[in-house]
Amino acid sequence: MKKELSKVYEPKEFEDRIYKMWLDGEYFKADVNSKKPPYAIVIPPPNITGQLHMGHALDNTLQDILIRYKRMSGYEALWVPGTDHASIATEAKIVEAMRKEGITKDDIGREKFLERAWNWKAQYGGRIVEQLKKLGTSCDWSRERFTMDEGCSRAVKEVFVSYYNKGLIYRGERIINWCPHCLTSISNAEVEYEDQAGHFWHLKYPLSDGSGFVELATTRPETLLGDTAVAVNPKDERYKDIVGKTLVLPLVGREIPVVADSYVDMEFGTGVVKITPAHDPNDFEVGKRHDLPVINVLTPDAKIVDDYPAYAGMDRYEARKKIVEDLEAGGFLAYTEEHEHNVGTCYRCGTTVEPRVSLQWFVKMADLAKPAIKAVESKDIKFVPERFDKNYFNWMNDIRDWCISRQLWWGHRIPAFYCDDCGETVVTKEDTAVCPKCGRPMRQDPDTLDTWFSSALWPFSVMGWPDKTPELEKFYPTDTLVTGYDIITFWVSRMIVAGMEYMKKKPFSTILIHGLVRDAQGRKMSKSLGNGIDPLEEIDKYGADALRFTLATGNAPGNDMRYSDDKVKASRNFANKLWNASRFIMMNLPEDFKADGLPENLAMEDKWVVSKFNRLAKEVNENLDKFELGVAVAKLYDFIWDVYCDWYIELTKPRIAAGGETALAAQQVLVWVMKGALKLLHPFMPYITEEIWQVLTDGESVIMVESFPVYDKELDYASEEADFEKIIDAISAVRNVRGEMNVPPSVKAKVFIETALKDVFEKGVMFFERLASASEIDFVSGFDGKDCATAVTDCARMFIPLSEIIDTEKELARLNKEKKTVQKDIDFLSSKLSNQGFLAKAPEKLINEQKEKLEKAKDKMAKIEQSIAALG
RNA sequence: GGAAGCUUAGCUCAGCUGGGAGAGCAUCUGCCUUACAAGCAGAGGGUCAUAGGUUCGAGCCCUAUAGUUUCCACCA
Repeated sequence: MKKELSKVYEPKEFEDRIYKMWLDGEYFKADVNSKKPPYAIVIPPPNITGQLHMGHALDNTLQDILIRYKRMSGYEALWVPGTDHASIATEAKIVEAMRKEGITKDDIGREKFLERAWNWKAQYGGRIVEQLKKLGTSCDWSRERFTMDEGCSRAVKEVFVSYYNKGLIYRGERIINWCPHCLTSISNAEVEYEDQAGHFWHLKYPLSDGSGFVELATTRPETLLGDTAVAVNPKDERYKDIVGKTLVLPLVGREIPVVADSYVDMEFGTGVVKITPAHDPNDFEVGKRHDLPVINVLTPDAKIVDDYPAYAGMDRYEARKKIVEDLEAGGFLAYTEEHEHNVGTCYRCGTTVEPRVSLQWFVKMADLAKPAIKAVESKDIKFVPERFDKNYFNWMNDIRDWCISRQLWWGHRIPAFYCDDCGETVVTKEDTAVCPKCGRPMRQDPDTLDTWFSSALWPFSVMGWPDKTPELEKFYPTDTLVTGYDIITFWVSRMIVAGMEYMKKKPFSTILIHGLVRDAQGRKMSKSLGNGIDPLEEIDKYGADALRFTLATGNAPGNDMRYSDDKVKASRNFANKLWNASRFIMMNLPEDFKADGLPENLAMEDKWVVSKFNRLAKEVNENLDKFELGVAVAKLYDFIWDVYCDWYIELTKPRIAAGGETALAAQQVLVWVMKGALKLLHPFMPYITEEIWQVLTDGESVIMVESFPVYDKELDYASEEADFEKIIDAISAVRNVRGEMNVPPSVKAKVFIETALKDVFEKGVMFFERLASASEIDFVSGFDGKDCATAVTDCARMFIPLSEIIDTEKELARLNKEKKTVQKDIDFLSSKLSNQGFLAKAPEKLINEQKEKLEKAKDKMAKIEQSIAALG
């Protein structure tokens, strides 16, 4: 049966079919009982907002390249797909959709809201799965997990309760960012800072003893109502005397102390700061250190509270205006100046956020961080590239307690219960609790946990923890985590902490860090810019292989990459090249062709390509082991395009045309190298390699479970390789000369070859005819080169008699130009080789290499001079 | 303010432990040579940000400067 691929490379025609074949064949499933060494990856659970990011596609592609490589290299590869997790963005999307219907969370209540959330997941979470599948990722779908599912919820409760019992979780006051419009707290990461023009009001606070005023500046005069102190730097000589004295708070009349705190910057402003613990995070810290009262002056929607009748019910900006007026009237305003300052705004509605004191749950991080720091210090866990450990250490060594409660509904609800009657608190894994003191039903904390709390448990919660499962036994710790540097602190550090605490083992050995995907102009892809690119659309346009190849190409670990259509097109062109090369091979195979390895008698050019392939296999393995995916992919590209397609396939054409034994040998080598190249390429371009493989092997095997090629020293043919390079050099030299003279390939000409290596060149005669447009080859010596163009290499001179085109002067000029470049080489090499320091200190191998190069350059020079002499 | 990265051809980026500067795209020239015009064969194009230093030798190591990006902390 004749093997055949369709004439045009059209990925859509086979990608879905191939993926289904893999799924049906259960090739993605990992066998827990297998004796093979384990290689496991768990993947980050992207959120369910329905927005697909190129960043996810990059994560997933790199992970899949690694897992396919390991699977082919004899590992039992497990890849657990996690599809969605809860997040503030998700809840925001749902709330936004509800707003369009004119309803709020409170209208429908928690239960109905969660119902909507699950529907949302069903609707949009599917797109994530679709993306993973379209990309060709080889996840074990039978183990698909969702952070909000039952197993993960169980793990979350287990951890929360046990942290609590160990005293690692506590409830305490803290300043959070509060959006007065959305009426919810938002995390630091969700606050967008922008520079706003504002004012600096310089105020005068009178000393209680009537001995004068203290001048200070503020951008927010309305918070004056909540001032409970004024602070100066303890080293500040100017204010040494007033520390410990009290002031009378203008408009309010409250007596407040002057405290000394190193937080105050002596250089800034007057060096005096008013302290409002309830409305500023720093002031809150100062307040804690000095035991100051916390006085809240704003309602949740940012209006002044009733305690201040003059301003009660006023919006914060309205109150600011009034208070400034009153201060001026009272003589407390020294002067006002323009001031630009950084203001935090809600990323959703743009409202200026308001710091607000509230009760939150915290994890004490200091002790938990220690083993996690040690794991990275001792290189038990390695960052690739290594420099990202600094990023990690910076965060971990200066770690603060982690606020884990979020005022959201869509998430893991905090398993803490309060008794409204007696104030008792119970933390339990059960879904309800009865007050142990008064026996009444308790009220569960309305808040949910930070997304990263459950994500931190991912490496073991997906494997069934807290149960002792066979998966955990075999696949924990996992091997490689692939992620962007932007979430090292959020996610990576917390997974390490949780892994060390609960498993007493690192969660993974290597963290492969990649950069951000930017748009063609170098901008971060974002919703607001509208420059985000949907990977599914790109796959639709160019195919998953092209997208994957692009994401792996020219991409050094940890560096950002720009995404552009042109790059994907280049990848698609490469796939097309491979497709057509395969078509060429197949259409030339005899009906009864049996592919069983290499033929016994390899020709020089066969050994050349086999030897080159062998070295490629070695290098690709090395590069992948070192996570240099971009380097590996570039080598594959070069080999397949330049070596295999542009040279080797062309070399086989005359042999195939000749027929017989040499044709058969060529076909066998063609197929052997192609199969090897497909295997090496498979992790990067899974679909096209599988499709070609299926046709090439009549569907007898599946490439994704074939073994990955490795170096074989039997296939190292160094001397034949070098010999054949000489022929390639010579052919290139002839083509170069013809190209410079614009001789079309259709104009054939005789080529006279003068060389000391006639036996080598004789084997290449038919290649000269085919690839150098030679009509005939003649070996000569002492040729004068009259009316010929001359091509020179270090071991041969080629004369091309093109008398009607040859202009002796031009030919001389061309040769002289070449002479100049060779002379430069000779000068460079001989000066190097006459440098005593170089000879004394450089490695011997290098010196010999340079000597060899010099010899070759001199040989070439002699030949050029000979030709010039003959012409002149 | 603290930390880290980046600066290499017109553009986008590689360049592994220091050993004569690379790719893709773009440009120019010649080709529809029956696998491929999404292609083939050639060509041009770089003071490797700047200034010092170490070394026989620096794109790579050290110091400083400039521009740029990101992360963290944020000034009342």
